[in-house]
Amino acid sequence: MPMYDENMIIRDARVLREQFIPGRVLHREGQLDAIRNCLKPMLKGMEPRNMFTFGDPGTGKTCISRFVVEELSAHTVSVQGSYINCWECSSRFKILYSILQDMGLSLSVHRKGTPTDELLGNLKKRLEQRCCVIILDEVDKLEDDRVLYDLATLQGACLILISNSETALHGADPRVRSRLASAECLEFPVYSGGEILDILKDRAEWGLLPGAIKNAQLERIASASNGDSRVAIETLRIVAEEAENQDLRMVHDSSIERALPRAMESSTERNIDMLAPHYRLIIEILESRGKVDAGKLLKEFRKLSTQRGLPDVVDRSFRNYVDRLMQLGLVRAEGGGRWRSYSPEVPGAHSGK
DNA sequence: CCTCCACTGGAAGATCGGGAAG
DNA sequence: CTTCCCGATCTTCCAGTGGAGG
Repeated sequence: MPMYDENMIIRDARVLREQFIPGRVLHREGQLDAIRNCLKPMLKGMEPRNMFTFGDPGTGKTCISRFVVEELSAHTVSVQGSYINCWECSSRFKILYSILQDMGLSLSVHRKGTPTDELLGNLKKRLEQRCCVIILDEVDKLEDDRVLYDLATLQGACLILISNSETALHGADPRVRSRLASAECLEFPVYSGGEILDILKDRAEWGLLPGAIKNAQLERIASASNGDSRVAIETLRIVAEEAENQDLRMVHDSSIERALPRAMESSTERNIDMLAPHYRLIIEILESRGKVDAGKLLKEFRKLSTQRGLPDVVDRSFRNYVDRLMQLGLVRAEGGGRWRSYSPEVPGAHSGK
């Protein structure tokens, strides 16, 4: 007896989610082998090699890294994996805390107000018993690169750093850079249209029921997604859910055209939604005005924030907000000193077509 | 030349909220 | 309950920068 109504389109919704780690990896054999080789020494109790992976959004960096770590931790009990997205978890404390949680130490850590150095000490002890591969996604969004130094000096920890930009670590502390100088650099190039199509076909085969979507429709999604697998898979998810909700047996072409722009925006929008109100207000002003002088932006910000009953903020804090938004790649500054102006960063503008 | 202006950003200290101990 | 300690965040203070204007 099925517990839910029979689905007409979706066979397994998990397969269509961005975070899903597939059972096999397509068109990334080189990177796959490179990561495996870096991790291999761990199996013999030797020091693994840290990695730095970079490439445009949707090129498989996160997926492939997590795939290999899953594969390894399924193969041996002596290695564990920990995944951290630095956008969500950007302070030293939160990152160490999250790694400890992934290593199963959440309870004992809770005594007293827990100082960060104590977390580090706990982690050190834990790593003596079991190695850990730590994936730091969106590592350029880190607030404080001290934690990179902490982690890079830990015995038994292997780092996989992920970033959109090849130069993400150029601004880091020299001690961090020298610690990571021997890291293996792996580039993830943009997928070709054919490669995206293969990935989509794979997801559709496992995620959807047979006949739910036509090959020509998958081709359309693949060619419109410009080599970004996240956009492609997100589009597939949107059209499948829409068709399912309307009790259709097949995806409509018009649904695909509606879903594509939504899928392209969804990643940045989701990120902005997660920000505190003051941050969102700054983004909002910049989006409605385009380019704004620093002084004007502050005045407008103060006006609107009192209008909306947000707590008053002193100018220095406002500058901290803007700094953080620039670090997150949502705001761009032009000009120096007194003639500085800010504008919203267009998502994806840095990546070639 | 000097001073003012408008802004940046470092440093230090205050405050907030959460969790734990007394 | 209060008190204490922690990280995170915000405020206060201030030195620095560089064009505008006397």
